[in-house]
Amino acid sequence: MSEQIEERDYDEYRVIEPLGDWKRTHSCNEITAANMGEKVLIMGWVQFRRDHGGLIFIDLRDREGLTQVVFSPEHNSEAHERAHAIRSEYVVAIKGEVRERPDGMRNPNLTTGEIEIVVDEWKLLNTSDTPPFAIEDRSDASEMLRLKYRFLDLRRPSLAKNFILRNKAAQSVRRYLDGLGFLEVETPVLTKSTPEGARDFLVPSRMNNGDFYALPQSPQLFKQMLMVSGLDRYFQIVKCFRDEDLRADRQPEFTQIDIEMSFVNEEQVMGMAEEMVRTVFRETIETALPAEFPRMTYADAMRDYGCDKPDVRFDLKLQEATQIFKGSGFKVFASSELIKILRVPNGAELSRKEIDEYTKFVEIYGSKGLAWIKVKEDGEWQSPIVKFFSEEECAKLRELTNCQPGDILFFQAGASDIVNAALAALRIKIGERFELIDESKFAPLWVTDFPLLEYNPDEKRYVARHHPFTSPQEGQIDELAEKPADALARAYDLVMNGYEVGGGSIRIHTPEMQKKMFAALGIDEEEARAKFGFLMDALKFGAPPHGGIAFGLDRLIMILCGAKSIRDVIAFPKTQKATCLMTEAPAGVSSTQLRELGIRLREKKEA
RNA sequence: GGAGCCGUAGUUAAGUUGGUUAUAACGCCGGCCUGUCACGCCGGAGGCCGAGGGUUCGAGUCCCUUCGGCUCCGCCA
Repeated sequence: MSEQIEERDYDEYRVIEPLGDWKRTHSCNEITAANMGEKVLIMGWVQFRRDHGGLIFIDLRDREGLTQVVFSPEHNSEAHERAHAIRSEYVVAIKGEVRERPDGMRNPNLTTGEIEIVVDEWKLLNTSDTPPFAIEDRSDASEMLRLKYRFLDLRRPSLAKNFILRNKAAQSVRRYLDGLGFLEVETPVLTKSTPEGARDFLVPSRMNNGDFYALPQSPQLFKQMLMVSGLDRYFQIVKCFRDEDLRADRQPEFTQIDIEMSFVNEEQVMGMAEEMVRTVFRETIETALPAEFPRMTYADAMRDYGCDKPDVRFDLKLQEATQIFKGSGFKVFASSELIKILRVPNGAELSRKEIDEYTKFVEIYGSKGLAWIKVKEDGEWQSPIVKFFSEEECAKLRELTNCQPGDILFFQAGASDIVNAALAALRIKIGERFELIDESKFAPLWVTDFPLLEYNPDEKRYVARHHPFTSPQEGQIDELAEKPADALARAYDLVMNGYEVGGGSIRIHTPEMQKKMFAALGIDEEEARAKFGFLMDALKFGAPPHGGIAFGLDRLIMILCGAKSIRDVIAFPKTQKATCLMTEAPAGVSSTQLRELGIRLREKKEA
């Protein structure tokens, strides 16, 4: 019954040819109607093949874009015949003529959509296995697979675009800083472990068994040394390493734009940094940021937003109601360290189910519950807690919040850090739920006047909030010794859309002040000498007043690209368990290597 | 250290209360096709249901353990 179909094998056409003296004339995104009739030579990867038996079309892709190529039996029958063997991701070189597409056949979605290349000659430069996922933007392969085949993932235009932008931004930064007389100086990657701050990545020493280098968390002390050296203005686009748990916006190795200046105060550093950010936004995505970035003190940020990096693209603010409930009959509130309210205009439309979800959500931050009041259209309050409030308390609440029919009030009461963390997170959640966040907007914000120190209950001592080299503000010397929690720092953070993208300070530049600082941190002279001896020495030899700032380049690029994760702007990022799915790092090493390093493993694990 | 979500053809997913031979789409292989552009039409191949153990006459489905991915808390000067 069924006819025998003669099947073909195209392998005879899959012969890889040398490049020879073929040379590209154009990228796959630059040939337009202006090139009509020209002979061109393009190379790239085959995005799609559309084989009509007669005509064969392929879309050729490179970093820049796509160009349609046509194999026509009339034009060159040998070239056409061989083209049947072309498959996705084959690497080809196309010599041909630029031809206008027939009427109605133009593709307005492509830069090159007016034209096509009719093939005179072509070379197969390499074949390809069928890729594990389609190399296109709409590909919905899992991130696990994409990370394993990162070299294929990076072929996707949306990802490639991020790295083109990243390069543009880095070059823009270099131009800007070079123009202001900054010197790009490289600092060591094999350095000394600094006990304060994040956990270090350690590198064992072969020549000094038992000793370890640490990879830098930042070049902080080196850049300060460069100021003592008189290099005056330094910058570096530099890898930094922190052995801490990962997040969507945190990788164990990341890139900082690290900057330090001599003979400046905080205004000058902030002014310089602000203009740098404006320049980058202008030169990369042609976006004008405000001529002056808004500023907010740390205290105000905590009061109004419950966090030190508020997303000010939308306007909801927290309100404090602790005083209203002092001595209240409602014991839970009366005994609370802090009571804060998030008023959501038109929030009464939230369902019971949604409120339950929010209740669960704030539990993540240690909250024990989420009290709420819905203001009904008739002004009546609907709430599980209002029955515990006195008339006076209700009146004060009305006055404080100015709540209107249709609103909902969310309450958090308890320890202040939990109240703030829970409501700050809920505020973002609500902003998303009610679409209050304009995703096309960029909202830079300086946060200033940070506390110098914060108490660490685990270590039972004060630790530096920024780092131990940050200068206290004028006239705060006594606070430093007597009321350490009240001392303010000459520190500033640049926040963008709720992300901390930069942070810096004016540094301590006299040995006396540095000693006071170490004393406040409970670091005695001997310990200070052992850990920071070279800094203490350097400050004695005419250190100029200096300060600086460091930007998280990855975060900045993430925001510029509108990416949801820092991984989308890092070429070879690590997974949440800090492994690389492509190289399978980290991995065991040979016993010989370990022996040389003088290291013995508790459990045997060798490569 | 902790919480939540997830893991089924190459890929993305569906799979009811535990019940014959585990679905679909895309991709892949082959045939036809001269204006497609996510081409179209026809045919075909493709599975240790992440891994291990248990309950059961019977497990993709229930239980335990474990590995991996993501989001978050802690942590990240």
